[in-house]
Amino acid sequence: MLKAQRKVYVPFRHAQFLLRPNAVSPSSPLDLIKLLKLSADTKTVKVGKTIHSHLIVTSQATENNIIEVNSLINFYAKVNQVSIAHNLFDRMPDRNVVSWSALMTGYLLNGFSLKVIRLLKDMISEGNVSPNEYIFAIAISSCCDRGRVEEGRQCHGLLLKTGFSFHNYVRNALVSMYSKCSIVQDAMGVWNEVPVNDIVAYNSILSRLVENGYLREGLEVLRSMVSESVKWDKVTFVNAFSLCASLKDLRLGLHVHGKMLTSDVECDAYVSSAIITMYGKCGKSLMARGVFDGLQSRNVVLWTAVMASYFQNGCFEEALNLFSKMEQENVKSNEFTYAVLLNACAGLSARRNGSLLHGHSEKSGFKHHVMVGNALINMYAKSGDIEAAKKVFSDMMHRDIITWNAMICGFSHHGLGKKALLVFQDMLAAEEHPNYVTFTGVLSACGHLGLVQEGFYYLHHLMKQFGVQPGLEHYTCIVSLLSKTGQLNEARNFMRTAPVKWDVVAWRTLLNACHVHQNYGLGRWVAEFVLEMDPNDVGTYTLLSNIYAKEKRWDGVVKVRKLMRDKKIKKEPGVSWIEIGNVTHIFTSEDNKHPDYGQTYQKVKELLAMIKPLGYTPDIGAVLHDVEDEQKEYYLSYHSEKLAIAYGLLKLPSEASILVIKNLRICDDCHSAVRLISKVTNRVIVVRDANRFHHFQDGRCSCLDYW
DNA sequence: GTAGGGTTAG
Repeated sequence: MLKAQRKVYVPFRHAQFLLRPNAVSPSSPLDLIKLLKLSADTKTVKVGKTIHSHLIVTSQATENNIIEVNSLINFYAKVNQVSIAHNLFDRMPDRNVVSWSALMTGYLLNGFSLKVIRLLKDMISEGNVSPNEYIFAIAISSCCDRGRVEEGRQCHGLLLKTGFSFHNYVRNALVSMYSKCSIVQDAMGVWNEVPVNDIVAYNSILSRLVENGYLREGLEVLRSMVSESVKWDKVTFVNAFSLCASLKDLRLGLHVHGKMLTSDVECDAYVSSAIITMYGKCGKSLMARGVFDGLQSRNVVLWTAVMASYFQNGCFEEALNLFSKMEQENVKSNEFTYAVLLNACAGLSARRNGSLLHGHSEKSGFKHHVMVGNALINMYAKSGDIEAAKKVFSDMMHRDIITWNAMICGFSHHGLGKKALLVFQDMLAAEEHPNYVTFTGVLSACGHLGLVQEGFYYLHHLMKQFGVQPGLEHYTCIVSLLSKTGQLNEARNFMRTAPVKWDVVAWRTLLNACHVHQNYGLGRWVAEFVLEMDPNDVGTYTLLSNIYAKEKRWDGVVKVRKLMRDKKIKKEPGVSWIEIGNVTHIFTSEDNKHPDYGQTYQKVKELLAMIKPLGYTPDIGAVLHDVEDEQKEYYLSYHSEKLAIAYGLLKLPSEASILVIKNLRICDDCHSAVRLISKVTNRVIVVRDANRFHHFQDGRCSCLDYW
C-alpha cells in the first residue's frame, strides 16, 4: 500500500532556472541537494531529473558524492522510480546508513514490504554498516500489512537486543505496526513502556485506537494528553472528532469543537470534514450542514461528508439534492461520493435514480472501483432488481468482504436462500474470511430454506472456526429458523438458553411465527410480553388483533382497539408506490387522490374476478368484525399494494416485471391475491414490504408463503 | 541527505 506523502509548498521560482537550457548554475552542491529534496517531496520529476543530469556532468569523486547519490536515491524512491534508485545504490562504491534507509523507504512507499526486510537482512549480513533508528523504523513500518506481523515481531526482538527500542522513532513505528495489525494489546504495551510527549506518537496511537474501535482506550489517551499538557495539533483534533463520532457523543464533540475554535489550529479540509462527520454521526445533520455552509472552499471530501451526514440521518433526498449543487460548482465526484449517493438511492428504493448514477459513475471512470461496485449491488438489491445486482457482482474485477456480504445479504433479503448459500461457498473458495455480517446473511438464508441442522452447524462450528463471536442478530436468525419450521417450543426454549439479551425484534419474530403457524395461545402470550417491552409497538397490536380475529374473539379485537385508542397509537396507513418512467406513483389505502384512481380501481376489480375461479377468497376475517361482508371485501380490495400493482399492469408493457414498494408488511389477503395475479397475468411481480422482498411468479412467491 | 500521525462508505 502506498503511503501518503507529506505535502510541501513548492517555491518553484527557485527551481525554474534549472529547467532553462544553458542555465548558468549559481548553485553550490549543497543548494542542489536541497533542491533535490524539494523535488522529491513535491514529486516534481522533471526538476529532479535535470539536477541528476547536472550532477553527472559536474560531480567529481569527492566526499560529497555519497550525499549526492543518497539524495538521488531518495528522489527516485519518492517519485515511484525505485528501480532507478536501486541501480544507483548498486553502483555505489561506498554506502552509508542513509543510502540503505533511502532505498528501503523507496520500497516501503511502493508497497514492496518483503523487499525492505530482505534489504535489512543484507545489511546485517554485509556488516559494514550498522542499522540505526531510521532503518528499524522503516523495517517495522513495512510489517504493517496484515500477515507481516511475524517479521514485525522478529524486528521487535532484534531491537530489544540492540537497545534501539527506546528510540522515539522506533517506538512510534512499533505502536503503529501493532495497532495497524489490530494487535492493540501489544501496541498499548509498547506505548506504556516509556512515557512520551511526542505529538506524533500520541496522534498515531489515538488514530489506531479509534480506527479499531477501542474507544474507551482512545478516550484515555486523549485524557492523558490533556493531563500532560501536550498541545493538540490539527491531527489531534481530527482524531478527537472521529473519536466523538464513533462514540456518538455530541456533548464531547461540542466540547472539542469549542476547544478547537479557541486554539490557534488552522481549520483545514481534514479538520472540517472530521467536524462535519462528527455532527452527522451524532445525529445532527443540520449542524453538519451549518459547518459546511460556513466554509470558504469545498472539495469533494467535504461535499461527500455532508451528503453522508444527511444519508446517515435518513435524509436521502437532501443527500441526492446536494449532488446537482456539487456538479454546478464543478466539483467532481469520487468513489466515496458515488457510494453515498447510491446508498441514498437504496434508502429510497429509487432504482431509476440509482441506475442513472450507475451510468454516471461509469462515464466518470469508476467502473472498476470496488467501493462503487459494492454500493451498486446494495442499491439494486434494495430497490428490487436482484438480477441487476447479480450482474454488477459478476462483472466486478476485484471484490472485498463487503462485496461478498452485499451479494449474500441481497439474495437472502429477497428470500433466495439457495443463491445466497452458493455465493457463500464461492466466497470461501476465494479464501475471503467471512465476518459478523456475512453470517447474518448466511443464517437468514438457512432460515428461508428451513435448514435447521445447517443453521446450528454454522452457529456453533463455522463461526468459531472463523473467530466470529455470535451476536443478537445471529441468535435471532436461529429463532426465525426454528419458528419457520414450526418448532415454536424449540424456538422458545432456545430463547431461554441462548446467552443474549433479546430485543423486541427477536420476540416479534416468534410472535409472527405463532401467527403464521396458528399457535394463537403462545402468540397472545408473546404479544403481551412484547407490549410490556414496548407499549407503542404498532405491529404487535396489529398482530394481536389479527390473532383475536382469527380466533373470532371479537371482544379481544375490541380490547386491542381500545388499548390503542387509549395510548393514542394510530395504525400507520398503508402506502405503496411504483416507479413508471421517471414518475413515482403513490397509492394509499385511505384516499383516492391518484388521478387514474377510477381506472385503477376498476382494474383491481377485474383482477379479483379473474382469480376467484382459481380459489381466491377474500380473507374477510382479518377485517373489522362489525362491518358487512360486502363492505369487508371492498376494504380489502382497497389495499394500496393491490392498487399499485393494478396500475403497473395498466401502464407497463406486457413483458416488464412489476416492482411495488410498501411501507408496511404485506397482508395475508394481498399475498394470496398477488400470487394468483402473477399467474393469470403471466407477470413477474416483486413487492418489497417493510421486512423483505416477495418475488411472485406463476402463482408462487419466493417466501413460500412464510414471512 | 534518511520517518512517523489526519478527511468522505459499508
